[in-house]
Amino acid sequence: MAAGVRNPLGLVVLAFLQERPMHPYELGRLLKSRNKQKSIKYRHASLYMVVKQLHRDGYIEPQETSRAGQLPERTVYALTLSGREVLMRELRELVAVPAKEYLRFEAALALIVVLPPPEVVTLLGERLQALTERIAELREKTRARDDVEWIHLIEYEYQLALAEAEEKFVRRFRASVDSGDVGELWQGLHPS
Amino acid sequence: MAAGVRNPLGLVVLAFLQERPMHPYELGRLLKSRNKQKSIKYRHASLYMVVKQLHRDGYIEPQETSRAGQLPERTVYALTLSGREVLMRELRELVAVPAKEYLRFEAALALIVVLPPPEVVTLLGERLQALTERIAELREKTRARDDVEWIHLIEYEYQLALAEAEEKFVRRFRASVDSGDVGELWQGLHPS
DNA sequence: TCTATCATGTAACCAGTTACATGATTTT
DNA sequence: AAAATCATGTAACTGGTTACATGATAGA
Repeated sequence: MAAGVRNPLGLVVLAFLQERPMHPYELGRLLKSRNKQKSIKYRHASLYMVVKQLHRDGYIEPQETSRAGQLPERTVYALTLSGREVLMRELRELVAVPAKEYLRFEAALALIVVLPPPEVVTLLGERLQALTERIAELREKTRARDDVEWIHLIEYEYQLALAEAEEKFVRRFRASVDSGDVGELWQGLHPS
Repeated sequence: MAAGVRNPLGLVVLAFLQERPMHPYELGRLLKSRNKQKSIKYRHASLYMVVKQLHRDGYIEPQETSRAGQLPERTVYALTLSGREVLMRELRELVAVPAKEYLRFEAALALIVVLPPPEVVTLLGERLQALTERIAELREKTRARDDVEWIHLIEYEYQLALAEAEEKFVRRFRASVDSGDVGELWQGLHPS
């Protein structure tokens, strides 16, 4: 019914169910074991959420409900045909069409004149340091390895590219502010 | 009470109220006229939402309620002391500490093996084109002008830096996939 | 004057999060 | 056997969105 799966977590569920039918908890374990929670926000309860939604919308179907011992029932879900279709469709769109993302740092930049220029220099310094560390980690993670094919590290390569760009941007921006020539307007807001 | 303003829209409200007391609708108009909605998601109704929250948490206070003609009452809000504090605090943190953002393209990359390699090449091509256009626009917007000080375009400079980085990444990635050597795993998922 | 659009706000809905619940297994 | 942790799920809360409402002004 609902035209599309807006939530990335829903897409993982569909993608995993393509491999084989599973129950929600198994999906969660798999997601963590494959480190997807680094790229896709994952909260245990949200998983049950999306599973219910996907079921409601006909993208997945309960297959059997088994119980082992006295544990609560586990419902095993399987992908439906329309589920498979929607997975492909959404994924194609995500890849082909850049989405507008609202980044928090961008919001902060839009309000930056609220802070006095000298303080901004300091704060940007702190950010720079954090970014540098982050970049080092990502370089480590994406270093070619034998046990993982490169395609499975591609998300990290992307993060790395963005982090490096941000680092350069911040460096430049800080230098500009530090040089003192920040324009009358900003200066005027902070009489010293 | 609540420790912090999580929503960027809340921060704009605080920032604007620093200039002078205003009623919600005026805040909205100002936000649009300053083009902040390009960096901060803005929905008319969400504004009333956050205004209510900020009031509940003691960051802003109704000052007077005026009515002009038969229009509904407009409540004018003013920033409180703790509002000013929280604004500065949150902004400092946003600048100094990089937040983890969950980007949709990143999610897509994490699931990319679901799509067959040749199709991925095509889709990345489409994305490239969109990115190129976006970059051109941003270059235009951030070109030095006389009527706007550079600090007010800094958000766009940031977007531009990220867009350029993404463009380069996509170009490289597409070339890799196109070269055909995508690894056994991915290949194996798509018997042709 | 009829229609469209602006100005201003409320209410109903829904997705996602935090918190709670409970039996099973492992550790001390 | 008490305590801690794992496995599995539900329920309550809350923030944000879509949709609705209504008077005012302007254009045709």
